[in-house]
Amino acid sequence: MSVDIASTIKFRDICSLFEKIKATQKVANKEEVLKSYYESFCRHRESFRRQTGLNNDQPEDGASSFYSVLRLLLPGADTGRDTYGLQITALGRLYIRVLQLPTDSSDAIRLQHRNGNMYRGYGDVVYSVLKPRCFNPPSNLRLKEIHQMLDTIANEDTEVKQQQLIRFTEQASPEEQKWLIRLLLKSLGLGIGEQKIFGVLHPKAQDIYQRCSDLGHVCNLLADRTTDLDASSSKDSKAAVKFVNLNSVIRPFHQIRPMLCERFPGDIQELMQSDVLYLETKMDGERFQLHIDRGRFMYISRNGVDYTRNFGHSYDHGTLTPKLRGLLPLGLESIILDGEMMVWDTNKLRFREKGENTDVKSLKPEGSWQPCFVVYDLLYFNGQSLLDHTYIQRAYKLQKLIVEQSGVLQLMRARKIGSVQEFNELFQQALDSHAEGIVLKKQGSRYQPGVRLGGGWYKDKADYIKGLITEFDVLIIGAFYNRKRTFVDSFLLGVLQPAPPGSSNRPEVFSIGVVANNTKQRGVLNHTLKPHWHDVVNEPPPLWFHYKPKERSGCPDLWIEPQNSVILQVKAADLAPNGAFFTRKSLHFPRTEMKRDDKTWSECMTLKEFNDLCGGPLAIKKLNKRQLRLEDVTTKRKQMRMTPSERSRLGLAVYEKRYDASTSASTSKLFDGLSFCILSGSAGRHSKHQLQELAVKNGGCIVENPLPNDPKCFCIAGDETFLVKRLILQQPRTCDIVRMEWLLRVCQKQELELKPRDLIAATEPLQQDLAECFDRHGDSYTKDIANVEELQDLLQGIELTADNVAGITASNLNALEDQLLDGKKNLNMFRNLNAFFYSPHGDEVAKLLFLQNGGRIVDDSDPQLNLGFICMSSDIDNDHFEHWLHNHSKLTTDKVLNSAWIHQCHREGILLPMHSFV
DNA sequence: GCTGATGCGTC
DNA sequence: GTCCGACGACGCATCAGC
DNA sequence: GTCGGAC
Repeated sequence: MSVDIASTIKFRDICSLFEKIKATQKVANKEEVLKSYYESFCRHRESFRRQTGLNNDQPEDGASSFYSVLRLLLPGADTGRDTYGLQITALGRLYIRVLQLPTDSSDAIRLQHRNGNMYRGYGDVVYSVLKPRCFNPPSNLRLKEIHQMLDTIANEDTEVKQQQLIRFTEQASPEEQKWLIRLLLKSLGLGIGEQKIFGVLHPKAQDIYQRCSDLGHVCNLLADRTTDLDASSSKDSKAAVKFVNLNSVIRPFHQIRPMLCERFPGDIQELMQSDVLYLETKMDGERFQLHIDRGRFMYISRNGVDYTRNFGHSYDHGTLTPKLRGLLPLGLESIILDGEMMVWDTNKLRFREKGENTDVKSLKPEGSWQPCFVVYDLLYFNGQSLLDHTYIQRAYKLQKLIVEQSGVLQLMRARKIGSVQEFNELFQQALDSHAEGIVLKKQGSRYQPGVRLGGGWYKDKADYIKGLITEFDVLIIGAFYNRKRTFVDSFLLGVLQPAPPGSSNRPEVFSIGVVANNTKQRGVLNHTLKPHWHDVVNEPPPLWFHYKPKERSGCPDLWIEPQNSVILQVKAADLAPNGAFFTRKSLHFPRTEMKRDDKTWSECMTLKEFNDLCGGPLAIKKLNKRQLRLEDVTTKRKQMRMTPSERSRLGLAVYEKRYDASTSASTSKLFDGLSFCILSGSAGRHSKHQLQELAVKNGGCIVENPLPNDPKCFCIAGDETFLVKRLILQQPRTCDIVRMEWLLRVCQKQELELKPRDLIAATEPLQQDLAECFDRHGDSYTKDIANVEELQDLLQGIELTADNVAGITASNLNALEDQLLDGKKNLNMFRNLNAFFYSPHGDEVAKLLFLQNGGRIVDDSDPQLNLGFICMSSDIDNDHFEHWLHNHSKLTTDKVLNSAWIHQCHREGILLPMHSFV
């Protein structure tokens, strides 16, 4: 392959084509534009092949195919390259650098801030910035060079990416740059999609593509086929179309686009009449294809991404392949399996649900979770495509081939549906076992790659059936604490029986189920309800409060009057008998949708309405009716779902999986009931993890993030990390931040005591609590200071400000000092003396002793100046001294002492008379 | 070394 | 009804910046 | 995966 047709095509011509298609209004016309380009390409190809000495007998190998153009037309389908790692932000940064724009200029801001629907228009943004600055004419860059550049951008590191792009910006016109941006972002915005583009190339082009997911291969096949097409003349193109054997397109290691499910139309009866149906459970995992060919394995995700690196290309590598030994048929040459990759928990021997911090593609081999491939289809076996076999044939063959091993390789067992009744039962069972839903497959359906509609596969989730998951507007009537009783972690729900009109009876409430308190509005809920809770033990609920006090899961820790409560809109999969609640049936799999601020407590569901739903064997139907009546499109409702980051910010215990407290047993109950958020450790002293262990060992509970305003939760800060600083500055403050030293101290002393000094930042309630026990410097009103360290610690925290020094007189201080020093005045004997030392030839030692023992050295202008010192041993220039003395008129000669006095006083420990030193 | 930001892929 | 692009939640790897 | 607009 010495010459490539890509070297003969100019990028600017492709850009013109793009521009033309984009400018065309109607889709049909866009197709026409493309078609005419394709035809001219085919003519060009003919002459190219003639020039390079290729004839029609030589099959297309890619060097003269449409591939280099097609992969630009369908950047999203081009699997021949890794991702570019460049999106709007990175491109914006790059262009700002290239154009040397000031970072605060409006163009720079436009380049790096995406607003609204800018994604599609980002090419235009770049273009508009470029237009007045870049005057490059259309370049002569060929597709070959463009593809080489894109390869480099995809493969190399950031630095090289930038070099490549900078070189491109130097050569290309603004228009070319615009389209390159769109290629990098993989969104041309031509208004014409994959289907239509393939349609222009060949009637079977998309079918071929669906079976190999390889644009290059499609182009090669089409090139040879088009020749046939031309030879048999266009009037009988049908014959040529027939000639394409789609099954021969399939090869191992080339993804077959997965067949998809359409939404269950709703009428099971009608569907059953059209064919025999099989029911599978809808697995909540990730769709994968496993290709095996002569001992080599390949795992391809739903969208054609290769994850073989993770699962293993051979029995010696990866998280799954090594476990497949012995499970595959003897004499296996090649096979393609379709199924769902699940996360298997080897401890609990069950599948993990998706989204629980699990990603099946990045499991570690050493953990207790492993990938498990649940196979439900056989697409290819030993060189033969099985796509045209019926579902039941494929399923039968598959089950003959595969050896199952629980948690590694499992088969999807389909159930034949005999009757509508049976369908309902199976569906109900699926919901009861927490399955996401079910899949129905027609017995006679062939495998149609990439097809969703009309293929004979149907998915049905609980949410799809109107009313099966029904919204209930119910009251919160009680609350359950978490295990450590530090916060309310679930609510008891109830319905209302209104008092008969005109009667003096009060409405009564009836418990119907429990729902977790884990939504966005958790804080709001807690705050709203907190003042109204009654403790069930101290203050048992009145007679109108109907619940099951003897059932542990039905008896709340707190209860509330309905008029003080709020309505939650709760969804439940169904109603099931449950002895823990008052009504005959209770909410099954409930989850809170939102808090109904638009309804008052009395507008909640009534007992009668609820009982109506419970009654009758066909509860589903009734729920269905109810659903329609409940439809309320007019009210805007707040969503209560939380993003994971919000969940983690709130630090809900339910979602804390990162730290497994159960690994170390607690040896003390010091922190029983308290939870800790270790914000940081201290470099070189105590790691974050060590501190967590320490807290757990003493009975504490670790949370990764502090609950807002939880008085039983302390944040521990060692080093002032970014997080610590941010929390300190947080306003309003919702958590108490304590020094790491406190944790160490109380664990060592095994005594819970918290002093103001331990706090870095505290919430208002804690500050008030402490204010009752400690003065503002942290000294306890009731407890003596135990030792020197404590005192020093205390004093260090006292800041001398003008405020707290004001009003303290010198005599106050002196009196305090006398009291403290208890007569041993030698420690501070020179206090009250404000002296000036004569220089030069001063007595430096005396100066130090003087200072050390409380003396002050003052300026000669200081009004408190009351002593002067000279060093008698030194030679004194008398004139100079006289002059000095004269300048210090306050110092009469009897106030000027020989510095020897200082030495003497110091030696004897008392203030000696001054007169002999004058 | 830690953090948030960014990119990418899944449903 | 079909098509197709815009959209979102989630988990993870990697990058840039301190 | 879902939704909704354009045809």
